[in-house]
Amino acid sequence: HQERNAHVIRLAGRTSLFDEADDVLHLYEIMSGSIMVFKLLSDGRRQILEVLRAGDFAGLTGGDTYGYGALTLCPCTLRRYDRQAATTSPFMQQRLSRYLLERQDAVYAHALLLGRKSAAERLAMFFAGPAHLKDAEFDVHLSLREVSEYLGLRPETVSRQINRLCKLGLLSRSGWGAYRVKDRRALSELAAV
Amino acid sequence: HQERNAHVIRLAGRTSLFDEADDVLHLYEIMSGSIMVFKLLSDGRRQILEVLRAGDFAGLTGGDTYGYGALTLCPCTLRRYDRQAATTSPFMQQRLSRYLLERQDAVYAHALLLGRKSAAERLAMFFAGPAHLKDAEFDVHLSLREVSEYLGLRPETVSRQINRLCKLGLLSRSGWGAYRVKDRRALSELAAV
DNA sequence: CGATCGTTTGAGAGAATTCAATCACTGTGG
DNA sequence: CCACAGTGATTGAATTCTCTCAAACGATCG
Repeated sequence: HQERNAHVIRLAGRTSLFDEADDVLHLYEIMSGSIMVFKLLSDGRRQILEVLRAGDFAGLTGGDTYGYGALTLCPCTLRRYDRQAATTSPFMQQRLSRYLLERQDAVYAHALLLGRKSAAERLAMFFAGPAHLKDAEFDVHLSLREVSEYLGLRPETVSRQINRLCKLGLLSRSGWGAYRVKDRRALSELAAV
Repeated sequence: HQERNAHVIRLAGRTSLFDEADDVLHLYEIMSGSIMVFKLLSDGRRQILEVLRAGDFAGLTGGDTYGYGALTLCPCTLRRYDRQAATTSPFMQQRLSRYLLERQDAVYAHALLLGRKSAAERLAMFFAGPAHLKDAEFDVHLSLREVSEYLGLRPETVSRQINRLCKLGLLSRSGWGAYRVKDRRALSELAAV
């Protein structure tokens, strides 16, 4: 409400905001919905780096191209800033600075997961994790394949591990990309702090 | 030269700057030397998140505790700022903001490596990588174990892979933690862009 | 209804780990 | 100066976890 160069836009689910090679024109602030950020290898492998939600920013980078892609996971309301204006305004700089600091923790935690945790621990962490703070039921809007790309595993492995957690009574499914956490405490223990 | 709350300090190699649980008191700017930043699991597993060099900052975080540890890899000259002062000064805020944006690219690239690359690709990337820009000879100041903790592998695997690269004539050793890149182009190809 | 895409399940292969033993290096004390 | 731990690196063998391959199953959509 204080930036004149901000346009509010609405996007459907599964809409690309930008690709890795795109020139950096805009900065997006998520008002509602969720967005995933990812990197691709030339042979098709994809790593999902973060899942962003209301309050997060997408499109931040130091370079001239984004260096990563971004895709909406569900219908989103975004505030779109002009890159130039957003990064020069002192007010925005302060916000972005604070935001980047908070994000760093999450990114580091994820690097720890990718580098040091077993498949079982990764899934437990994913479902116990802080990303989905609302307890019990929550909707990740991610296909099983995408969960696997987020956790650095193969879809088959994720399928088996989710099945295992369900059989253990720690988790149940409630629709596409939606799950119900039945025992967060047990999941946290499996996650290996 | 413009911050009165900055003290220049010198540290020997292998000196801890802070631990994960420490309260955030200071912010460090590296003038010379290199520092590694890492996270620990309760069972002893360690993931090295970044290796920082001259011009980088250590100790940035959004929380009240650092959330990660930091250790010098060789004798270092640092500028130590008071946390409060550093993060409220507009000048520093601008610097930190820019710095965090640049760092993000590196962190994302590393997450891609940890999530999607094979051991051979990780090693090739490590030695071809942008972190060690000086061509040919360079000193990482990392033990083999630490390299493995950086790349999300076991030391035995790293040992075997380095051996393989040496036999292929792409790399040779030149002292503790020091290597000579003999064919960066070939390494880059192996790294799987 | 058939086609397509994603998930599930099984069996097998493979890459990296684990375990174990050896080797090399460093610093210490006799 | 040499013997001797103590640490980290290397090498080999065996294991295991995850991946790969393949088929079946289930949804969704023309």
